[in-house]
Amino acid sequence: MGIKTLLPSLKRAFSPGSIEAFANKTIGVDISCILHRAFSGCAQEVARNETSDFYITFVRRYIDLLLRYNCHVILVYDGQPLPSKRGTNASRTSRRESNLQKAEALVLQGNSNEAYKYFQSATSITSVVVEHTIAEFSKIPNVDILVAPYEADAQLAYLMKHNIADAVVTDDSDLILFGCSTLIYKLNWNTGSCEVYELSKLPLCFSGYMRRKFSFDTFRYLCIIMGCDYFPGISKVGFKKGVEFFDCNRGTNLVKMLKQDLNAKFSAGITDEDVQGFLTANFTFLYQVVYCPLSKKEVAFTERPDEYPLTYAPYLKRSNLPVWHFAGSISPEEDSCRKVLGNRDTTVDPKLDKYKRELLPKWSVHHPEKFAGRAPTADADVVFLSSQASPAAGAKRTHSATTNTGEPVRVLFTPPQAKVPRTQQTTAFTTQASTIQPRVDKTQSQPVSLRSPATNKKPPASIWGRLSAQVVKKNSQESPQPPVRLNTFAGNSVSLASQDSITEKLVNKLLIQHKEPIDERPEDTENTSKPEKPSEIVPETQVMSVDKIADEPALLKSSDVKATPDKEAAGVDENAADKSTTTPDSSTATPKRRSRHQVRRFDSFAQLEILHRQMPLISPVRVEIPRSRGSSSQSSPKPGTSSTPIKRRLTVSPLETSSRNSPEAVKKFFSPGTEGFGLTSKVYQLNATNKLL
DNA sequence: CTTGAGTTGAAAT
DNA sequence: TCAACTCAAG
Ligand SMILES: [Mn+2]
Repeated sequence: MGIKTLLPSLKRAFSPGSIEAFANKTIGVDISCILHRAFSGCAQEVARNETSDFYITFVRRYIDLLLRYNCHVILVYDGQPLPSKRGTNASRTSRRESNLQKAEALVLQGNSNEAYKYFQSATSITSVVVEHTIAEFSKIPNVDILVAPYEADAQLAYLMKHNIADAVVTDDSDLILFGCSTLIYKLNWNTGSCEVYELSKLPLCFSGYMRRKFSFDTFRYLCIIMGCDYFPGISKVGFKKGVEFFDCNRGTNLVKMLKQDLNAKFSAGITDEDVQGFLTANFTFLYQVVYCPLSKKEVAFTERPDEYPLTYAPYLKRSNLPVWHFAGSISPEEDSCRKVLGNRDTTVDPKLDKYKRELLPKWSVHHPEKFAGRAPTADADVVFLSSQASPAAGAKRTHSATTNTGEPVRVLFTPPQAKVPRTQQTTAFTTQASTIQPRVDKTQSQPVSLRSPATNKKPPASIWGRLSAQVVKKNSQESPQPPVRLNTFAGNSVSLASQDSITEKLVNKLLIQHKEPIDERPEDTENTSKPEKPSEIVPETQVMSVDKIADEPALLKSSDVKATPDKEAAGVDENAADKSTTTPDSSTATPKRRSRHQVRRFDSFAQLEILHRQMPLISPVRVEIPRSRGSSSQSSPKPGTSSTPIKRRLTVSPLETSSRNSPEAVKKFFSPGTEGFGLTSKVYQLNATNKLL
């Protein structure tokens, strides 16, 4: 299943690319994706459990493409189904059988066109296909076969996590969820073009808290709630609602999060079964059994705790089953290293095996010397740090975090002035291969250093200081829950108003600039090419709204949040139809004093486009604050101690359509694969004491 | 607007 | 098998 509708929401983590960029790399291949595509051309044979040359040549094209660029290819196959999926498996098989019968019946009637449709839905990756393809492809130099103990998804992610593979060719969104850092989607065997996903870009797909303090754990929860292979999902909660939820809820207790918070927000009737399903899914993503080519044995994707966490045990514990049973069990070493090569039957004498490790060439990942002396080090793991994690002078120098694959990590800032760069988003760091220690020793933490994934080099000390992290021992106490803070327009609700029919469907793009606490100092960017600051690009930009949260230093206390009635609110007509008005309302032109959060108005598409290019998270729009319903818009909630619940709405609308702003231009600008995405509305409501509801 | 359900296509002639 | 697409309901 993958995660339905996830990919469209993650467009910003993708960029168009080419396989050239992966020349000389090791590429894992999710071969089931390619096979399923191939089956379109040989459905009848496959459905009848026969072999065909078609899928061989089809897959060969992809292999040859990679080999042409001198890649080392690892073809990864699915193994046993996970215990939790055995039920669905049976029903699928029966469905396929009935489709096959229908197909055969239609063949007898001479209706081969109709028959083919049923053959198509009767295909599956049969053992015939597996054996046939392995036999063929294992002969190719620089092509490895690796049959996963369970799912290929987890196996491929494991290869990436330990830097055995540099990227993975797939079309399945699950790989993202397993924490892969580089993925190649939609690979074209002819041209080599593809869509490249990068984990480090994932925070760009979010706004507000989810972006500034991106956590891969939270991302995983979000996906599970949307529904994944192991959990059907919470009804009526998809990406947007999920994001909205996690923007406001950041607890560490998943049970409480589901049963209390999620129920409160969406009144989704969360049952105990749901909790169990969610937890099962989460830990299946973390602890699934995979084969480790470094240690030549089966291991858990991420090391499993010996017992269920106390809070989750009531939901997961089964007296008759071993701990973590749902994520697969580890086979004996003798068997697993035979199966992984493609040998199907481990009950026979090993001498009869078709594939033997000793006979494989030196380049193979299975060759005994290939990884001699190398331990599983999670050296491609990523930890996301926001600038807030940097210690202020004299403050704590460590920061606890979890990597994308669930490894607990402690980040040390070794001179106290070491800093995570101040950006609008979380920065991804990778743990470095040379210094990280395998997690065998759980009592003694070992330091590791971090490098910037963008450059793949250690950042210059002048900017970054020296960062280091250490693996933390298990069961370290959880950090206390941070206070709830508002991340966007305090007390205001934000929504979009569509104006013209062309852009209407395209408008659900992020339209709101969200400014970080402002320093007037030059940006701490890479200081290479110095982009103009937005205010210089668009000097006539006006600050439209804003709460005077103003000059509060680092932390924004919710009690400081006040909805300030804006003069602009009065000046702008609530009627969204005044789209022709792109000139600033002169009555409102007085710039306000600087405040923490700004909503900007842009007067032409061109301006916004420039701005958008330079600060890719900002999209062209006009922001307006409608008059309050009562004619007395000036007398909105009183500043200071507002005792009534506050709810304000900003209207964000696309710009006028003319010349540069032609419908075509707008459409192109937002068209899939380029810039479009976004959260369109967010509602934050405050109660009398200025706390989030 | 957001979700969910249902459908189609995938290869290649 | 999976995801893109389309359509309709809340
Ligand atoms: Mn999958």
